[in-house]
Amino acid sequence: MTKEKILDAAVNQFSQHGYQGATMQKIASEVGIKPASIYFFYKNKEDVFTAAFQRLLERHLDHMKSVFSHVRHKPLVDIFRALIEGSITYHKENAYQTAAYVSLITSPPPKIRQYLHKHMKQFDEWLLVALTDSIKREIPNISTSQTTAITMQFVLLMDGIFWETLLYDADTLNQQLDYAQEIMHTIIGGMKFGS
Amino acid sequence: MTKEKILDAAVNQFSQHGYQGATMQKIASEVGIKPASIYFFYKNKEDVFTAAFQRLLERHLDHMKSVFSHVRHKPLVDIFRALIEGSITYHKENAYQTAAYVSLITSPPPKIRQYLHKHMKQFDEWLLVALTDSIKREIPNISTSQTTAITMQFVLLMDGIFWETLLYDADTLNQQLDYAQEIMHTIIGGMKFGS
Amino acid sequence: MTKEKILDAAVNQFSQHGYQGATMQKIASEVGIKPASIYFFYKNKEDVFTAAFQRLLERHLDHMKSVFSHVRHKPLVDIFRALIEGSITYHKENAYQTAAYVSLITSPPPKIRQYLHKHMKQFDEWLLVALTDSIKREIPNISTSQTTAITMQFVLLMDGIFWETLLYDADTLNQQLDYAQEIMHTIIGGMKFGS
Amino acid sequence: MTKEKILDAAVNQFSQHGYQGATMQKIASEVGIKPASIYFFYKNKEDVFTAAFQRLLERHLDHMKSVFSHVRHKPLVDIFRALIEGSITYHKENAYQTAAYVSLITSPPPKIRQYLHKHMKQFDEWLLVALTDSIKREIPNISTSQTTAITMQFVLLMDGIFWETLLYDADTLNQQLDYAQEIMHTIIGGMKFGS
DNA sequence: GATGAATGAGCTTTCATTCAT
DNA sequence: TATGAATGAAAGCTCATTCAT
Repeated sequence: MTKEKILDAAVNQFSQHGYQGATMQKIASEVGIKPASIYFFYKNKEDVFTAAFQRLLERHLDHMKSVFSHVRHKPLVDIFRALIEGSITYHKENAYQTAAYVSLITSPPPKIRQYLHKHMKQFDEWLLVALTDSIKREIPNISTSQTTAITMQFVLLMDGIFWETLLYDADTLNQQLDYAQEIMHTIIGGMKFGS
Repeated sequence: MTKEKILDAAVNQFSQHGYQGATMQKIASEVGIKPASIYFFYKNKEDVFTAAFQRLLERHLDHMKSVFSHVRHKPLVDIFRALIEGSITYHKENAYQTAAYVSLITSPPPKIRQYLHKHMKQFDEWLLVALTDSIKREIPNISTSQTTAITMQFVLLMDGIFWETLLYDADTLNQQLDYAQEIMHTIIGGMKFGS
Repeated sequence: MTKEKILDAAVNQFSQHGYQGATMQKIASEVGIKPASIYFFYKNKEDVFTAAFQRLLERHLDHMKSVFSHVRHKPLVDIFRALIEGSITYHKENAYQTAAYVSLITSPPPKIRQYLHKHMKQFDEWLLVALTDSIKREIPNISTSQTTAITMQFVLLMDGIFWETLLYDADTLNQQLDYAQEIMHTIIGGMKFGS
Repeated sequence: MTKEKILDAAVNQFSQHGYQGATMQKIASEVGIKPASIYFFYKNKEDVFTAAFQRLLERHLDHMKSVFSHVRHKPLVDIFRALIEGSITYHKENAYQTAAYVSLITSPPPKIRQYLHKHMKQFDEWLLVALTDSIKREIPNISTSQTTAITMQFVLLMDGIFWETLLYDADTLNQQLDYAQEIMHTIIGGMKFGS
């Protein structure tokens, strides 16, 4: 559908050239239409990007939820690995979306900023709830603060890995992934057998 | 000096609006000159940004080297904390430069990409050499691969913290910093006493 | 049609101010549109002029072919006179085009140079073929080299007259035309009865 | 001397890019100075070119006078050949000046136009006087109108050759030169032995 | 003599947008 | 749905020129 294709192209262009660099012309030509036609579907440029980013963030959240639902019954360490790998895979497979996402974080187009922060809070909250369940299942006597600690340390590692997705080649990245896995192992081990 | 002020303004503008959004007009007016005058000092827009980014990356590296030189004789854990905190401080104090740096990573202006990767490798190498010394002093019998492991796990945490600098408020960030500190503690402890 | 009018204006402007002096602004305002509109029809300035000059050269060639076709059955001397006069008339009636043509010869815009030389060769070849027929009809036993000689001497005179079109007033020019006619007369006479 | 070098550079630049395309910047850098320095010697751009063209035309006239003075006592045919060849040589050796000269004819910068026409008249008059002497010496009984005829036919051929200097390669041009020589031969022969 | 620094004017070009079709 | 044609605004850049040094 043309309306959707426009959003795809918008994300592509934004990820490669930023908001100002993503021109209606290039978006249109990527879709195979003329710039004037975009205005049949969207009021103006900002409108296109607002729609594009909402879809972008929703898709990422959906993907992570789906990954989680497939591994929720496995041991904690597997869940962590699955989530990190799921995230990496997603970002690798949707490199443009990810680049767009990062650009979005650092210099979001005016009206989109608010929507963005709302989304981030939403994601962290979902992750906390989701992981709390799994953690408590595996370490029954754990305190709430410790659950939060594990979750946030995991988030810290995920953020590290995420950022490195942008910096390193595949080999280095895999190495870092192993290190992350190792760290999570140590953390959980520490929690299980005494403070 | 006008020539330097132009670079400051360029970084400011780039960080807020990206490469395409950072116009010569805005840069000039931030410096208090006319756009045409910029061309007396730099050949074109790309030239301005290449110069600006080189300075940006060099300054960051210098800062980290300086931080390290002040703590090199302290215990490892203190070194790690100092480096992470030094990095955060730097990024907080130079918020514009950092935002610019991130934009740079995700959608670098054409000719700057190469310079960027060269710099990143340089930074990692410096860190490895610098830390190896400190690690071996504290854990004399450590193997090279273990030294690398510690360094890279540290890098992973620094990257996580760095990314979160952009996402979280001060409180959450301090919390994450403590978590990172804790993790490094555990890692070093593990290396010292056992496998 | 706007697209054609742009070419007319381009030639006008070029002839009066050269390539650099012929601004998109002036061209547009001659057509009665805004500069930006030109870019709907042509990719850039060079494109406009390439198109303009191709049309210019084709029209001149067409005109000369048409002149020739009207006199091909007349005696040689009449053909020569018709061609020279046709050329002069054309240049007088299309003074701007001609001025443009001359500027083109001496300092052609970069990419147009090649097209120009191709055209000139084409013109000389057509003339040789066209005249060979007429010459052989009138001087049956003439050799090929002599045919070429006559043609090229005629070309020499045409070039002289052409250049003088730019230098002299009408009276002087008519006088020169007569001299040219006289010379051709002598040449043909020489070929017919002798060597 | 810098002041002279500026004129050289001005002619070079003008010949290659026209008046508008010949920038003070390029002229300066050809001389090895900065644009601002030109203004020490000349009031403005127009002033530079007025001076440059006056020198250009004077030099050409001087050169032709010098060529003539070396052959004035030889047979007419030799004089003609010397003049044409002298002209060609001059134009070949001073290709830039010649290109500039042609540009000048077709689209002269505003204030220079008048000076130009004055010069051309001067040249024709000199040639007529100079040749009249030589012609009368060789064909004593010749009438004034015939002298003029020969001169002007010669001018016609010179103009043709001149224009072809710009169009053809060396080989073709030499061929044309021979043809011109042949024609002059015929003309003089005709004059000598009866109308 | 020469230049560093600056600028107003104007250039080519791009871009978001409009509107009749 | 889609586009051809057009445009105001603004972009990057060049240029002739000035002036203090």
